[in-house]
Amino acid sequence: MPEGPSLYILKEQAARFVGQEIVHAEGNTWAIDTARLVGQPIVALHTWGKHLLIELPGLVLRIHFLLFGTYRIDERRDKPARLSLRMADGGELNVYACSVREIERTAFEAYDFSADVMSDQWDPKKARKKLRARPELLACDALLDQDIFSGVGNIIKNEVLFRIRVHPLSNVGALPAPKLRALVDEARQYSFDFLAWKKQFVLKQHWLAHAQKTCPRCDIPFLKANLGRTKRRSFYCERCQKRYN
DNA sequence: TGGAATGTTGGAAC
DNA sequence: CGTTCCAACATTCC
Repeated sequence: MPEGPSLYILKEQAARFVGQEIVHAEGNTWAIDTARLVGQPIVALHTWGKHLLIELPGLVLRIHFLLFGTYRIDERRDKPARLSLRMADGGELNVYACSVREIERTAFEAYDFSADVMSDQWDPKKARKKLRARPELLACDALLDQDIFSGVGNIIKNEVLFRIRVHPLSNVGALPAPKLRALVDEARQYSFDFLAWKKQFVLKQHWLAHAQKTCPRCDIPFLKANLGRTKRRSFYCERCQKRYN
């Protein structure tokens, strides 16, 4: 369930729990004493990229779904929950196969939401500045850098590069200014398209590049390779996506 | 059915 | 001591 827009949906779906008291907590998490959560109200829910932050009066929980994590609201899977919270209205937030940690208050306060592509505080100017400061960075690695594009994952990476017609092995520093701007703007734009499509359960059918075999623009086969420092799957068209170095 | 995948981390290695 | 690399982990789908 990873990329940022999916967390955004989770936050929306769980919004009614804000202000409610946790009446029961359990789960196979080793990092949290679940008994400590009982009796605390949820002060707020936040997302920062792929992090879900549950703010309680006494502590902040950070949930990361990694590659395989899932969640259910008001229902349960036939699997042990990593953490299960029952709320005052009888509702439940259940999370599975994810990382659950308590974070320091100072760490919570240090979250920079201007780096989150889904946030109202998203700051494209800052993102461009971070990119200009690292000219050697490859475009495919840049998009996956959570300090620059918090919430962007491998699907969004592939779709953004295809949309702006930039080769994944391009150096960020070699991109003409309008391309750099397009990279930043499309990271956010595609994330919101992703959000809308995901809500309609039609995300996959809108993929133009990710996991695709053929370029829909020029009809030649896509190349598929694990590129960059991150070595993640890239799907790209050598004809349509220009390489800048 | 084995392998790969929407991701990160901790520690080894240099 | 800083940087880089990769194994490990967790689960589902084809």
